[in-house]
Amino acid sequence: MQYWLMKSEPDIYSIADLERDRVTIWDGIRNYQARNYLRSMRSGDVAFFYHSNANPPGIAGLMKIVESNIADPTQFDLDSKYYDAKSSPDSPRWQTVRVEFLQRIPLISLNQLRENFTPEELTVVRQGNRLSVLPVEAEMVDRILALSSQQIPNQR
DNA sequence: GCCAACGTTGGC
DNA sequence: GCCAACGTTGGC
Repeated sequence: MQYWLMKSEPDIYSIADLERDRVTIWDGIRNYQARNYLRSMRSGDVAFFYHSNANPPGIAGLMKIVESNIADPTQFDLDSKYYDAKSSPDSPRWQTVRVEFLQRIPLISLNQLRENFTPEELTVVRQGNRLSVLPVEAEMVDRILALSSQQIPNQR
């Protein structure tokens, strides 16, 4: 069981959208390092939903990985901006996961995260970090949630 | 809208 | 394999 942080621009897809949809495929990741993290995710892992390019940016909710190793369908979609001519259904280049809404969190801003964590503890507070999928060490999870007095809900 | 950071592309 | 040019991310 691992923990992750996954970024999305709320103008494009927000925690409210995930709450409405309940489940979604996390598509459109076209960075190899991020993809490698997606590949290593397993069903049952928990991820922080991070609002990037937002005012203010920060953690806005929690979600659960419910299916892993999914070939990102947009890589084969000619009409998608994520279409990849170099990928083929025989050997898909981009894998992703299906995520399920867990809960919203009163926003934990990037500033709050910076005040409470060193860049070594939490890579998202590292300057210039553009990676949109990041692992979070288990020891940090409670400390993050404590910033907004939240707990991970009991799993059924 | 700006721009620093940094990943990717492609010529050599 | 190097690296300049270019494109993207994302905070501000």
